Amino acid sequence: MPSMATGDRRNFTPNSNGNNNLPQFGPKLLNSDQKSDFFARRQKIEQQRRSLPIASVEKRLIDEVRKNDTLIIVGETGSGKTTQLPQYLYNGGFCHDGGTIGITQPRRVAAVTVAKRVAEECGVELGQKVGYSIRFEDMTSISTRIKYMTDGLLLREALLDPYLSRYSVIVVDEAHERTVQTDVLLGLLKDVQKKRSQKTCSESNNNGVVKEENNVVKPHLVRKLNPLKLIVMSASLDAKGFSEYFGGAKAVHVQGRQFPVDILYTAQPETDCLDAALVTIFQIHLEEGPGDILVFLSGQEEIESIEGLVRENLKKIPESNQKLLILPLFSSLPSEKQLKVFTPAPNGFRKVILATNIAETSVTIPGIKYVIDPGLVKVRSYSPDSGIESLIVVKTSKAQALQRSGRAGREGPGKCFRLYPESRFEGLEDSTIPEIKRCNLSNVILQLSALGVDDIIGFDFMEKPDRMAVIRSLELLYLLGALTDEKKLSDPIGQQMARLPLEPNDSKALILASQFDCLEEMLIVVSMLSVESIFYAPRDKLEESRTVIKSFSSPDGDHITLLNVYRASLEFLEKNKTENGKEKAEKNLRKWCKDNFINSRSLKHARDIYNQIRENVERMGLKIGSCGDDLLPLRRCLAASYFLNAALKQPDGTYRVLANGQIAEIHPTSVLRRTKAECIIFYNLVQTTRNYVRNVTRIDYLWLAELAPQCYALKD
DNA sequence: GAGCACTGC
Repeated sequence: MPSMATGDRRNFTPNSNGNNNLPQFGPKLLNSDQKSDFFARRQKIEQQRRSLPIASVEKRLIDEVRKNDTLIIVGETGSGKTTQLPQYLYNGGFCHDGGTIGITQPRRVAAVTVAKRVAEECGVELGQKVGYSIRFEDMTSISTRIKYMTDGLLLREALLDPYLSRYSVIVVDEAHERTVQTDVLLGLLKDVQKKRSQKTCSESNNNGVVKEENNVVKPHLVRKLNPLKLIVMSASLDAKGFSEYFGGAKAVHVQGRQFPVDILYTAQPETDCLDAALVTIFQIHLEEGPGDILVFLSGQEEIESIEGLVRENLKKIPESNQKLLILPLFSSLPSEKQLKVFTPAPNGFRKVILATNIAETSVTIPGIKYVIDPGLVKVRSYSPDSGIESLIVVKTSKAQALQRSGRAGREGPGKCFRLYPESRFEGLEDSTIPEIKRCNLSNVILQLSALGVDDIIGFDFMEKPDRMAVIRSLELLYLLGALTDEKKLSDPIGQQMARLPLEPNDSKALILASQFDCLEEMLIVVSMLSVESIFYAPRDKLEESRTVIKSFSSPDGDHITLLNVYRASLEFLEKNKTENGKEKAEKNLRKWCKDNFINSRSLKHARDIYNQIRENVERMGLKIGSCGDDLLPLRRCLAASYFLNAALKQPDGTYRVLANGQIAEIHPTSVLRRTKAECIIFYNLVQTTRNYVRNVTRIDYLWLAELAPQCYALKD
C-alpha cells in the first residue's frame, strides 16, 4: 500500500459527453418544523405539487390512461410520478365505481413514506382515503382508495382474490429494478388483465362471487368487473422492453428535475481498488469544497478494512485537515450505527460514508456531494446445474453506475469519481440481469402453482428463467410432496405450503413438526432462520463476543443454538415486563441484545415472523405441540424436512452432500465448526471463497432412510 | 480459522 500522506494521487478526466440526467426516485419530505402553520403548509404543499415536472402533463396522462389499458411511464428523478399520479387518477374518476388504485413498491419503507406524504398532500388521515399495506402492518380501511403496498403483498393478495377485483388501476412502480416479485407480478397482471377484459366475474367459475379466504363475501367483490388498468412506471431510460412485453403498449416520458453531476474517470485502469478509493477519498477531502463523500464498496469486510486505512492515513496529515468523520453502512450493521449516517457532521467536519449497495436505492443520505464508484458490486448468483448459490463480485451495469452517480446530485451540483477509465464504462452491460435469472425458483413456482399456473415453462415471463433452474425447483417441490405427478399443487401439503410466507423447505418443516409434536420449537427455529445474521460481533470485540455467544450454543448444532437465543430473549422480556412494564422491557431487551452480541433488529424481525406464521399454522388447524426439553424430535424433524441438505463427514474433515456429491466445509460461524459430527443437515450452502454450509445440526445417518425414503432407500 | 450484497411474503 503506497503512502497516503504524500503526493500519491489519481488524475481524473471528465466524461466526453458533457453532462447527464440521472434517474432517482421520490420527492423530498418536508421537515417537521415546517408543520407549525397549517394553512401556510397546505399552501406550500399545493405550490410544490404544481411545480413538479409531472404536473404539466396531468391532463395528458389521464387521457392516455383512459385510452389505453396499459401504459408505460418513464419518469426521471424528481418528476413526482410516485406521489402525484395516483392522485391524478383519483381525481380523474378512476375510483368512481368503488375501485381502488393500488401502487406497488419493491421496498416497505418506500410504501410507508410515500403513503404518509400523499395522505398529507390530500389532507386526510393516513389509513382513510390514502393508506398502505405491508407485511406485519395494514394501514388501510374500507374507505381506502389510494393504496400503497409492496409488490410481494399484492402477489399474496392474488392468492385470495385471483381477479384482483378490488382494484380499478394497478401501478407497478420502480419496475426497472426487476426484482423477482416485480417480474412475477407483471406476468400475473398481464393475465388478470386478459381475463378481466374477456369476461366479467359473473361468467367465471366463481359464480360472480370471489370468496375471501374465510369464505366471507365482501360486498365490493360482487360487482361486475371492469377491465383492469395497468401502469408500469420505470426510471430506466429504455421503455422498449416493457412496451414490447405488453403488446406494444404506449410509453410516455416525464421529465425529471435534479442537479447536474460531473462524471470523472481515471486515466488508467486501477489494479488495487481499495487503494484507489483511499487515494480518492483524501484527494477530495484535501482539494474539494465542502460536501460529504459516499463510497460504494462490495461488502462488510472491504468496508471495515478501508475504514482502518482511512483512520491510519488521517493521522499522517496536518491536524487541521483531520476533520473527517468515517461512517460505515451495510445492512447487518445494528440500527443505531446505521442511523449515524443521517446526522449532519459537526461544524467544519466532512463525512465519508463507506457503504454497500444499500445506499444505491434503499437508503438516501442527505448532504452527499461526492460519490466514489469503483464500479463493482457483490451479487447473488445461482448455478442451476450444481444447485449452488454463490456470492460473487462483478462489474456494475451502466444503469447502476448512473444510479450511483445520481446520489451526488440530490441537493446541489455534485461530482462522481468512477475508478475506471471511460472506455470501460462503454463496455458495461446496459442493465443488471433480472433477479429471476439468477435465483432458486422453488418459491416462485410454488406461488404460481397456487395461482393455477401449472405450466411454468410456458408462463409468459418478461424474461424467461433458465429451463434447468425450473426443472431443479420442480424436482425439489415434488420431493417435498408439494406437487403431484401431474405437477399440480398437492392437497393438503402443497396448498398449506403455498399459504405460508416462507421458503418451501421451511413450510414443510412446520407441517411435519406438527406430526413430530415439536411445532412450538420449529416455529421458533424457522423464524430465526428466516432472518439475516442474529449475531453481530464488531471487529474489536471478537474474543469477548465468542465467549458470550458460546453461552447459548448447543452441542447438537446451530438450529438449537438459535432456539436457545430466542427462548433466552423471551424469558428476559417476560421477566422484565412484570417488573418494568412493556415499553421499558423492550428497551431493556435492546440493551440485553447489545450485551449478548445479538442484532436486536434481526431478533425483532424474527419475533414478527414467529407471530405471523404461528397465526397461519393455527388457522390451518395444525397441532401446536412442544417436545419440551428433549430436542430429539426436533432434530429428527429437521432431518425429515431438509433431507436434501444432508452431508457426511469425509476423512479430511470436509463434508460431502449426499444428494449431489458437492464438497463443502462447515462455516466458521457454526457451533459445529470444530466438533465435526459424522452426519449433518444444513440450512444452506453458499459459495464464497469456498463452499460453506451454514446453520448445521448433528443427525443420525440412519434417520435419513427412515424419514426420507423417497430419497434415501436403504440398499441391502 | 474465516467472514453474506440487497429485498420481499
